[in-house]
Amino acid sequence: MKEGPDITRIAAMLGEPARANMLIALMGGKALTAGELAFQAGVSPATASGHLRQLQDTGLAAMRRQGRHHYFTLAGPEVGHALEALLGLAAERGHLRVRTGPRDPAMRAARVCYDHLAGAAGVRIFQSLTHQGLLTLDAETIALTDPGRHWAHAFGLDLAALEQARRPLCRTCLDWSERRTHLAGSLGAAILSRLFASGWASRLPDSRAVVFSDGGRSGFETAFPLAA
Amino acid sequence: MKEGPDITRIAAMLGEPARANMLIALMGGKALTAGELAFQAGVSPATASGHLRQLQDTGLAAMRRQGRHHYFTLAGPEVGHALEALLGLAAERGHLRVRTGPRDPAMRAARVCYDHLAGAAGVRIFQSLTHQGLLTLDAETIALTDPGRHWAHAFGLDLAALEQARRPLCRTCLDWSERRTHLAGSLGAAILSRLFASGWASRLPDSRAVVFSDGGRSGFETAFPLAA
DNA sequence: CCGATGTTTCGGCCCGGGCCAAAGCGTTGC
DNA sequence: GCAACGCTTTGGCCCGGGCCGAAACATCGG
Repeated sequence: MKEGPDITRIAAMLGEPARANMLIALMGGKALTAGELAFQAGVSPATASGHLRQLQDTGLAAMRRQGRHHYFTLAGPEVGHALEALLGLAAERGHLRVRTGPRDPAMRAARVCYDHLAGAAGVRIFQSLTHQGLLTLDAETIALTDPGRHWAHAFGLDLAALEQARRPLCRTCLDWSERRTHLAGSLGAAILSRLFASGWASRLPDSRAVVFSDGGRSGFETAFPLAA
Repeated sequence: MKEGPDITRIAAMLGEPARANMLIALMGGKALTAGELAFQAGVSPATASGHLRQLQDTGLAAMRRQGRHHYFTLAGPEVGHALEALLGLAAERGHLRVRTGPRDPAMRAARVCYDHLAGAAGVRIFQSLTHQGLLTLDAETIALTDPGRHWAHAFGLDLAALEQARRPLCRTCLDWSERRTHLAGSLGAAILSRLFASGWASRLPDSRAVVFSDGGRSGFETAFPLAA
């Protein structure tokens, strides 16, 4: 009756609107200061500070101090994954924060999921790479094939550098809006950086939503073709 | 900043120990009465009744009345999946309910995950079927191959009946103890029933743990060989 | 019908925890 | 230095919500 992990501490963190708002804001992947998070959550700096301490204590958020600013991020990709999972269940059960606003369609089309791309565009990347045989799915693992490695090089990614990191190159992540898999891991993160660096896409200010430039969209669609 | 699903209602449900205990008890897959759940959660029937109402209102639990008993189950497999996801994060962050008890090793070896098998044995089924080429993993889907269909028939499963249901035949589910994928979906559920029906395995009383009989274990190991 | 059993509703207690204002520390810049 | 700024700590208010006992419904067996 008493074995197993204890959900309640983590769930209680997410169950408080102020903290949930902070974490969701952090899913944008950018480090945010305590003050910014207080504003996002709609509480005073004092209250926010208390919440942020709790989030650190439970291992959900991490802090890095830089001068007089304290920057917070999610404590790791796993936290982002768990949040997406809960977002998925909540969406399915019809628990919505407000009726869909103007930014919502943009979020469904493309958004940042911690450090990689999610939404329709994120799913497209994953689909395209697997259908072209650049990515293989094994029972437990997902990896680049040899043609996939060539593709990555041609796309301007430095695989050697990515594989230095302890973090896995490829991971899957379940999308709450599309209900399908998209690509996470350091490769997913690198592709997103590339999209920003090349000017194909950029972030909507103060939002997780990502928009493509006109040229960027066509470039993206030829770079990631879907099966004929 | 206000788009997207609202996590907090669901998370708040899971954040209260009494409710979390009830839901975890229901992950055993068996329908339990309000009184049994009250006992499992360690609260009075009156308190339990209130919690159970909330769980229904948020779409996490479902009730079926049968005479003077009210039977509760999880509202669907997705709820079980979300719980496993949170259990995984909690385990990784070191949030444990108690230090590992005597039943814990049995739970890690084999346990019921809502309606299918999890733990080392559950992972073994998944591994074995994929390595034998009985199960294919595509980008988005997981399915039985033709040899796989023959195997299922030989194992005593009625695929036609399973495919009648609206529920998907195959699904993957992430295991919190093994950190690997195991097989869910109606096929996973059918395999578990078969293990029980054939006497190879049985449930430990009042627990999610599953134990194999002596003959059952060897039968299981030959039925689900691992790659040489 | 009537009592036994299982479940829900009601009323009231009480604690945990969120919230803020104000005060206390650090850091930066003049 | 001193003032401005960012964040955290402290203290106190207060509300939501968990908890139980008692009473009200339901259902079953006799």
